[in-house]
Amino acid sequence: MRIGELSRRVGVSRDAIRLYERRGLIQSEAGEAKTNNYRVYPEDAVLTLELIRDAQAAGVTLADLSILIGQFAAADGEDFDGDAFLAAKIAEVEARIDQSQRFLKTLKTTRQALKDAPKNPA
Amino acid sequence: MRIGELSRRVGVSRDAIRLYERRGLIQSEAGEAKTNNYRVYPEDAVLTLELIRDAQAAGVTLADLSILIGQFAAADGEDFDGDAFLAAKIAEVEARIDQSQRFLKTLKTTRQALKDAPKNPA
DNA sequence: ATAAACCATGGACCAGAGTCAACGGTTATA
DNA sequence: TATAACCGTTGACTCTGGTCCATGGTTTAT
Repeated sequence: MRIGELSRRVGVSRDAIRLYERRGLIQSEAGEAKTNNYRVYPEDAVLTLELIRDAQAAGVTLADLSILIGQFAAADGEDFDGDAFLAAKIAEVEARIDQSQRFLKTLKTTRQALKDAPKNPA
Repeated sequence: MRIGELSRRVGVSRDAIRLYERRGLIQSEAGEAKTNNYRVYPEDAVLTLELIRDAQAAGVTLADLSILIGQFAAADGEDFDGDAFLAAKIAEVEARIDQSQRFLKTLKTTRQALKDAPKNPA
């Protein structure tokens, strides 16, 4: 499919998709025997974009994602330890989830307190 | 306590603390009968900073935080609905947690797959 | 065949959340 | 009393993750 359809289907702007592609997070079948130079994406690009979206919500940067999605190819260190990298990211995401849950609890408590003692009581 | 100690205790830079103060997220007892103009923070500034940190991990912006922390004072709309605002933020944070957990699962699966089929087998 | 809709590239611009440096005043310590 | 360590302000700068625009080529629908 072309970029417009992909954009519509996933709800990510064309510009953002092109940015991801420049960053190596997604690939299109470029050129080949095409007269134009339109990007053509495979079906699973939808899944990739959804993965990127989840990852960003989890606080992972595009740079880290390019390492993860690129099968660690983007990590040029010869002695790059994929498992250690994954373990680190897992720990980071888990920590963020914990913090988010703590904050969520605060929000809910605040909301309840507001309900119990409204500013403008009836 | 002064900004340096607060910074050390919470692990947030002095510059960041000053930024939060300008944004109304934290208050110091300014001036009074002081010869200098050093900021002096109450003990619970530590908790406030920790709350800010959690909120940021949850993806909440400083602008939203200033509304929340400022007891909605920063929201100037006369008909500002505090409960609706809280409900919206709660929904956002919950959504982000869900996405983070989905991504976390992917990371763990990837790690396991890597373990089962290492690049450089022994 | 012509207009509408689509696509590409490059570069400028933006917001959020800081960081950093320069300069000068204050406090604490050797 | 030096001198280090601290604090304040201002303004410039950074990084991330985009958006917007201008210009020009390609497809699609009428």
